[in-house]
Amino acid sequence: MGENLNKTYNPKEIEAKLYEKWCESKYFHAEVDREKKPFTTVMPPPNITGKLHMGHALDNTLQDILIRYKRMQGYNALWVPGTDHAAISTEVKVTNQLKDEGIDKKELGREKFLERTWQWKEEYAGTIEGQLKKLGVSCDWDRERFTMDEGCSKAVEEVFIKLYEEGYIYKGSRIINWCPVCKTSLSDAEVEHEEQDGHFWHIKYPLVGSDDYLEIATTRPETMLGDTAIAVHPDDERYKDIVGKKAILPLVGKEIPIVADAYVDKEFGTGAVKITPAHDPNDFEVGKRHNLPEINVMNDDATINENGGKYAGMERYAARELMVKELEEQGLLVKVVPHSHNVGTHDRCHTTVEPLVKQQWFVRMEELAKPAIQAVKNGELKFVPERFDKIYLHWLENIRDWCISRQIWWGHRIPAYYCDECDEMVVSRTKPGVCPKCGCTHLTQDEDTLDTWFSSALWPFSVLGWPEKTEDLDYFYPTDVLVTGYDIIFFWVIRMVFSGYAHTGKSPFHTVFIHGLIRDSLGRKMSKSLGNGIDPLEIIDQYGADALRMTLVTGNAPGNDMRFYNERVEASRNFANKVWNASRFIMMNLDEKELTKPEENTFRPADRWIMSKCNQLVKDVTENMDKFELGIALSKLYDFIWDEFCDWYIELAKYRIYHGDEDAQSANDALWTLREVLKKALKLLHPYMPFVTEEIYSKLIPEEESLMMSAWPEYDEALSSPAAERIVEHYKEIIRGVRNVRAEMNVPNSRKAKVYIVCEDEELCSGFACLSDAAQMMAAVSELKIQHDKEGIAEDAVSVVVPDASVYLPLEDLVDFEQEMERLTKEEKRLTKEIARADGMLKNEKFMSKAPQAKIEEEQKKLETYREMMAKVQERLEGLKARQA
RNA sequence: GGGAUCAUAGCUCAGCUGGGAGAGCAUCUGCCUUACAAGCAGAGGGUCAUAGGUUCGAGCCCUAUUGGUCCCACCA
Repeated sequence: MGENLNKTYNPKEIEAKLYEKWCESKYFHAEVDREKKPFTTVMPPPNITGKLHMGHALDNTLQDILIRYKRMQGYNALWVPGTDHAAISTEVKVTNQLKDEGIDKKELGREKFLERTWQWKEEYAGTIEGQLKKLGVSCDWDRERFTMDEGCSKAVEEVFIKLYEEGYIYKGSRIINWCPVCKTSLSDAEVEHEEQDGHFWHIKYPLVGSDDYLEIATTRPETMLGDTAIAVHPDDERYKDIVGKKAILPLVGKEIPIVADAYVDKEFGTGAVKITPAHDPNDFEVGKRHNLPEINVMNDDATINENGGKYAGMERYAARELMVKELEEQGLLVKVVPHSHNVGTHDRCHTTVEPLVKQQWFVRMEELAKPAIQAVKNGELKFVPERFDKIYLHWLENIRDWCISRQIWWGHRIPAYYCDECDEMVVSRTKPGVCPKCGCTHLTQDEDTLDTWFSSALWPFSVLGWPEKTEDLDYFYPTDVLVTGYDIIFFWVIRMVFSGYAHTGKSPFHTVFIHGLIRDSLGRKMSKSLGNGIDPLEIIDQYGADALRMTLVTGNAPGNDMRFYNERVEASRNFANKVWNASRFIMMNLDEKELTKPEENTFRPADRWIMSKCNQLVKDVTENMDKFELGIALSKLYDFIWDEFCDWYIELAKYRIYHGDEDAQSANDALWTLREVLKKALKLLHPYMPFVTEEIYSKLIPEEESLMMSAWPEYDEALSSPAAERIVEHYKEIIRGVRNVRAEMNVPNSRKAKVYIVCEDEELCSGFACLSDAAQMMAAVSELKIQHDKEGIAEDAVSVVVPDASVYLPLEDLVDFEQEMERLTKEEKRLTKEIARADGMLKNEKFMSKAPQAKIEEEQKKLETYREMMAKVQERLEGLKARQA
């Protein structure tokens, strides 16, 4: 016991060592244990596209706090880590990497490309694992998973086939979002809408058999090439006569029908809309209703295809420019109006997506969404904070079919096979030997892969062994809490929930704990393009993992964004150092001493007070953590440790410790209490700051195996001591009062002063007596006299008025009367205000008749105290005035 | 267009079920007091966005307004 610690806390010396110890001891590992209750969470798998950013640090810190807390509470805590293959994102990264090497992806071929991507995965998954370890996360590395590993792939296959057989997955030709750069389809969730400045081109569509024309406005003139109709509202008087007639499509020269459809808004634009079923989601629907042909005019790279006649081969915007010019030349362009509108872009590459009709695979969502909606409505699934319920429900209630096929290579290949001869399709786990229709033996697998979220949707149960009926699944599933950012509720949370119900009959977790985004010091999102990202590893390197973790939790309410800047980390680092030094002080003084637990009757008020306060802290922190109020819990810990424990209790105990030779019992009791309270505080703090707490604990309590595996403290009513709290709180006021007087009168600490406390309350007096020695060190008091009356106190002694007592400092020669008058006048003003407030409340008949009795009594008590204090202040003031006169 | 959210000290933010306005940082004044100068003791600084309402009592609940942020949405 009592090994020396360095003067300042150096995280680098201990973090790696401790993490290694935890890993080696298998503390993070969980196995099925029917004797214990499980607590399970799965890590939102980071994408293997790169390094971890601050958002990951936050996400994983929160999870680690919860899992460490539950583990200490005796739960069989399992946290499953892993990474996500991140289909499109990774494919883009690898493609670019190849491009830099002068290698073309297509030329390389699918197989070689996949090999290369697996290499990439190995490298980045390793990097990510290393980063998470630096952060101190206590996840079960023995269970690390990857969305494309064998088990997850099996789950994907199983789900695909099951949903296909049940009719929830279908292949169809529908309008989808197409990224011309990535050359793949996208789901609605992957499209980001951004406001862009564009134009409205008003174009004349001549009517067949008439000199008249229809004026039509469009934001995308190039899609004219695929127009197959013009629509007007059925009730629009202006166009009643021309419905059923035909118009000539300019530049193309083709005749197209004029149809009536309620989709058209009479009030907007000219009330007549060009219909391009192959390139607009709404037009697609209109087209279906009126049996219009779908003419796709674009290639996969968004150049105009052969259907575009002479514009074929042109890039979409070049074609637009040329067409507008030609329209103008032909006198068909009425006007161009600036118009800002929402343009869909690919969330990964920010290319403007092109809606087009393609054969794709879809998941029919309406039925599947129902249990997921119910789950939140009936409380089976809760969001913290609750407001995210609405976002979740709104999305699910308006859900559209999910486009799951992607035209890329990196991902789970769709288990569908086509007969080379007759094109018959077979969905199967293994490649069929013969075509069931024509008997041909040549079948080719679908080229497409699945949306990356298809596999992550199964994550909570696929990582536990599903579709096998494993022990793990039976015991750990459903999981308990999912921690994630609000930005992926649509992508991920929703899909996990409906998948959980569809495949396991249960919600995959009962609580979703949502956090916000980490922003830079100016409140901007951290992004590569702005170059304002902060690397969590650099922060750890500079300040330590505990400081980073604390910064990410401090002063943040669930679901809210936070700004990150170094001053905040410094404050956290300082706190870690404070804990370190308080511990150092205690251990230096413990030295080799064998402490004995104090007898009930030897405890001093200070000991009881800090034990009582600490006991209350246990209760508060536990309650806050159960409600996911981690920021509040941590700030209570901070205040307790820094203010109550360090600034008061340690100071109160110092005299007793330094004078152990005079009263060994008292020194023992103080040290015992210090160690006891520190021990509890370390436990409570451990989930937040695992490294510094574990290191201290191992030195403080070397006989115990580990702090992280020790038991969470429990609230003990017997430790609660309102009497001791009252004594110490009063005593604190006295010390503050004396310090104030000394400071205001510029009395140096070297000049010690005698202090009298006049108090009639027996309990307080005997309490103060037990604390009197501390005053010497805390307020430069030479002697503290506690008495019932003013006997022996000089008339002109400086007085400080505190609740239930008066304090006198006989400093007659040092008093600056002006300053003393000023101080007392200030005090008089404050008391006048307080008295007016309390008196006003008590004179208010409505308050007296309606407020709770306890509140009334509280106010009465306060008023009484204030009045007593006021009387003393005024007496003192008059004394001074008399003396001056 | 719908929805969410925010507005509290110079800055960044807490304020949990309505009951005497808080923290960190910054500023100022003293202190190298034998755990810690990454520290100690203090001080200054706020019409809790605006206007109403509910209540004995509102930073907190309700309504409206202003300003900011975000999400969703097929007005071509």
